[in-house]
Amino acid sequence: MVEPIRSNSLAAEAFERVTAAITSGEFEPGQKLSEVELARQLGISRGPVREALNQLEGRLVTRTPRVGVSVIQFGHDELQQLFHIREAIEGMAARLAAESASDEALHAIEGLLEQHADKIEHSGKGIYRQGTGDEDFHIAVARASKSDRLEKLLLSEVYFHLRIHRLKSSTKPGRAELALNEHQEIVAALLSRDGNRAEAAMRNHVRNAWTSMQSLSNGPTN
Amino acid sequence: MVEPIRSNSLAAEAFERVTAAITSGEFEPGQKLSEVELARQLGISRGPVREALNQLEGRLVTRTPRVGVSVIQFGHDELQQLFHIREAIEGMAARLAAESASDEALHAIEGLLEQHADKIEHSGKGIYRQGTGDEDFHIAVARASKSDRLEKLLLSEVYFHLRIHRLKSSTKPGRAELALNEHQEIVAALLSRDGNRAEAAMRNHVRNAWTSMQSLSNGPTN
DNA sequence: TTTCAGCAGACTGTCAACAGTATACGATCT
DNA sequence: AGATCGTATACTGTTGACAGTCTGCTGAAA
Repeated sequence: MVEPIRSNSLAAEAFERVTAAITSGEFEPGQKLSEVELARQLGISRGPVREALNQLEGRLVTRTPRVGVSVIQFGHDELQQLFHIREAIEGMAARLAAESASDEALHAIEGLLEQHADKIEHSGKGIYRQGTGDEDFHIAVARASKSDRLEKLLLSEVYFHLRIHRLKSSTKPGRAELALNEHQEIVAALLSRDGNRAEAAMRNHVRNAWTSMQSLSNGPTN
Repeated sequence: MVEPIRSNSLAAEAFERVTAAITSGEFEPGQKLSEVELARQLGISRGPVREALNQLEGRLVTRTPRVGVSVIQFGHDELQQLFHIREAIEGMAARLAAESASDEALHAIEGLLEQHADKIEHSGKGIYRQGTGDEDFHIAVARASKSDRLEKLLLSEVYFHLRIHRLKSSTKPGRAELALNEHQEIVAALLSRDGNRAEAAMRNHVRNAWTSMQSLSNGPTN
């Protein structure tokens, strides 16, 4: 069995690079991005760069006609909107997963959870890098929903944005353990094949994540 | 007060034209679209056409590397996925609208509904062009949610696709009246400012629309 | 000192052309 | 006759260049 040769198009490559640069914080929110400058840095022409920026339009960058593109600015209000969408979509994903996922898929998610539990226990005070394990879990649930479109939507519209925010937000102490508990409740609901319960559990989890994040950023101001 | 001069970019114009051509049925599902041919027909260069097709990627067309783009094929399964997404998003939109829309916005929606009622009564057997009034209503609710992102998502990811399907699907007899009843229940829920009730009513409505559509397309086969 | 007109620079939107690849058709071999 | 190989054509991915527009600075006038 040989690997298929797929030479990524330059546009796709540029998309990856720019995404990485933004999510890693190399490009700060609000910063203006020049097409020619990016093309020069990537060593390619403006065409592919332009395509990549178009695909990021509305996701990680905003474009103003005849002015250019700049890295998206994320306010509190927009973040809340994002979490509302996340609650709706992931809730539905959990429902569908409970109703029609294969047993193997659900057990795989269960296994994922045990890994997380180990990780939390082993890392001293329960401070473990959230956003890696957590994201894996949620993506696995979305995939288990057997709805390609739902999964794609979640990835492209929600998690894409959240990455840019995860940089400047640390995790609230103790949140990891609570999240794990909520994850376990979700898995239990999935295994019981109860769509209503799964959706409720997932939505509760997303809402808690939001309030946790909110109380964290509002903390110093109170 | 003067109108702002906005000369649509050629790319945006091409986007509109191609969208119209596909939704009007001029381009059939599965048909391959040539960039040069489109550019020739529109009288512009390939660049803007290419941008337009990129924006339609995953929405109305599918692109295969080094082969080209073709109009999306819509199967039963994908349509169901779409309605699941619609149920989730519109349900959340209704909830948010009930919780935080202005009184004016809600009354405007109420007024919209009365127009629909008149339309149904006046058009003989209750056969009125669904998809126009219905779409207006749902968009109004989404707008009342005060979540730009939610509204944009609904427009770009759901209604965009549904347009292509509305062509070949007629409305089930009597569905218009039932839809109106459900709409009225939604409005009542909105006015009562009960988020749970509004979400439940909206989701019920979307589910009914789906089963109605489904029974219609499956009818001859049974 | 403040304001406005003019200019320079840079940038986006657009175009035409080039290179590499996939598809279709015809010729050749079995 | 059927299958395989080679060729021709058309198309996408990419490039570099051009025109129009916006931004920021300079300088002059009030």
